[in-house]
Amino acid sequence: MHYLQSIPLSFFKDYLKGQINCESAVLRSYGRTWSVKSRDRRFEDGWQDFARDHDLHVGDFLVFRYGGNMVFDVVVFDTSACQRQYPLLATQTQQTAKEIGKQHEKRTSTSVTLESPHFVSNLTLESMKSFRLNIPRKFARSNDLDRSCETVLVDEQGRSWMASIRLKDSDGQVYIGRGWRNICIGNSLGLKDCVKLELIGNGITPIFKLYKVASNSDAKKLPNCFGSNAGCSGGSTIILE
DNA sequence: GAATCAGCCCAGAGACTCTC
DNA sequence: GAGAGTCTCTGGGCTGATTC
Repeated sequence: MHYLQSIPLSFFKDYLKGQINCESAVLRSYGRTWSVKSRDRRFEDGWQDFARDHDLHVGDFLVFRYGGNMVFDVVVFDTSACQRQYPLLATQTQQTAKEIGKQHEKRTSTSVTLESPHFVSNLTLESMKSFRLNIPRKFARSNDLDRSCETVLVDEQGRSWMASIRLKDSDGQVYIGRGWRNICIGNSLGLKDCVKLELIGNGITPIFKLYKVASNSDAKKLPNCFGSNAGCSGGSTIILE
């Protein structure tokens, strides 16, 4: 494995302007911290420790959330786009054994018996014209998505897309706004195409897996709905604010 | 009747282009 | 390079149709 991790230029320009000369950064994960050296928009010395401790492999998907002062909260997803759990790391923190047990129980039940929440939506003329995708309100409420926030969508090719979830104060409608345009273009989505969005991560930044489940004539047979299902794929690196 | 959703419309911010 | 004008994108208010 090549023990370097580069920081996207756009993020570097937008968020780290005043800290170009900082040579150290802190990565936080599961209550533990790793000190890494940063040079030329890359994490270098120390990154290998982080990668080793998290057993990172090619195709793994990392979300970096910038907390200021060169501190990044990191969440790791595997090649199936499911969030990785690190019980051993957790035990090294101040988490109680009880909390860990609950976490393990949740992880086990999620991967084996429970299915990920999802909804299916037909792309209407309006959604194509204004490039937004409505999220069913019941789905939004039941998954704590009835709020304005940033989100990440991972498509079937494993590409990741930033988008924003907006809550209309006027009527409570929730939709995916900014960023949906690029997703439509990048995935060749068109009028009457049908997509399934599976919620695979529901933290401060929700993460969806995007499936194109039908197109054109087939789409009419599929009403907008939501429920649960399993299965996903993909992997890349994202850096968030 | 209330809740939900799709559609229409408008305003503001930022990006882009053109001219000087 | 700076400034002005135009265009594009995005967010949000409002309304009507549909569903529960």
